[in-house]
Amino acid sequence: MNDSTIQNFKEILRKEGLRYTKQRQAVWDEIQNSQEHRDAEDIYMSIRNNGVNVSRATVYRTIDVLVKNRMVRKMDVGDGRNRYEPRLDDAHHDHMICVETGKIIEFYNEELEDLQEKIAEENGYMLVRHIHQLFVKPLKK
Amino acid sequence: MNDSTIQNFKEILRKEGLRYTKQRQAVWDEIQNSQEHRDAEDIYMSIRNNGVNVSRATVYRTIDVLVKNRMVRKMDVGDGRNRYEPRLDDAHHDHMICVETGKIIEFYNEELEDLQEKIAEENGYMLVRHIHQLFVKPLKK
DNA sequence: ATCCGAATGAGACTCAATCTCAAAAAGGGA
DNA sequence: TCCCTTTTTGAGATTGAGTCTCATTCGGAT
Repeated sequence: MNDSTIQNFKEILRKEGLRYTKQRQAVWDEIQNSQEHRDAEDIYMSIRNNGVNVSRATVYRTIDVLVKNRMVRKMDVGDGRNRYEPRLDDAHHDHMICVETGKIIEFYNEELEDLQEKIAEENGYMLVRHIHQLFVKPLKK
Repeated sequence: MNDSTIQNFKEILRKEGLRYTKQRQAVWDEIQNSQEHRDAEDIYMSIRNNGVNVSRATVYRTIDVLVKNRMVRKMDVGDGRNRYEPRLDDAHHDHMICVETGKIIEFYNEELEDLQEKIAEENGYMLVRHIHQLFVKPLKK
């Protein structure tokens, strides 16, 4: 919503050889303005409810651009619908999903990150990215 | 294919209140006889090519039983098709997927396993299961 | 061998995501 | 500003993995 973010977004579109449109801006605004882990349908409906006309096709196409440019993180929680969250700072984190409540908790652990790189290297590979989800349930007291 | 495995499979069906059929045996044989990470369509086609008549519905239904009884591991590699592998020993492992060749490498690291439990506990949860995939590319020499 | 409830299979259906292509909009040039 | 070319959009069709339906077949206890 603020100027510098809009400029940054326009910059990315330019770099990709894409035009700036109100639909694309609306998708980025919608994801950016909520810190939650939302699915595409939810993002699509919210934009429409805000009075901006947009299609599912455009939502998906724009998300792809945002993901490619690391402005949005795409996460597969294993239920068939991908979730998206803004990547405002570039701080990486993984997710813990409560199997009882569906709550998603973010976590980051340096040791875990290092270990993964080490494992990849030990096998003659370089780590590109990873998927890591912990399915958990509350500790009984 | 050997007697003790067949008996074990029959045992599980009995426990679940399910009947022993050649289709169910064929699904288990097919998964058991290859150590690869295969998708449902592949398993379905192989069974048919071996001359056993089976439907996709039965393949999926049988896989669910096998997964529930920890005879088969279901893995989501993020491309929309689940992969299945036999769980002959009960040794857990995670996967590394080469983004250049598509090769799937199995790995197991005790420290990594412990760390995950610790992270869950620090957040007031107990680890139920996890999804962990490393996407990697070969180290350049 | 009979019988009854469970299992099967062909194909319909679901649902997220992708594709199509005619119509609308962006944006550079004059 | 008005063109003009190219890109983007959107409604709806399509895809594809997985699930569901229900008439028919089969397992297995008696």
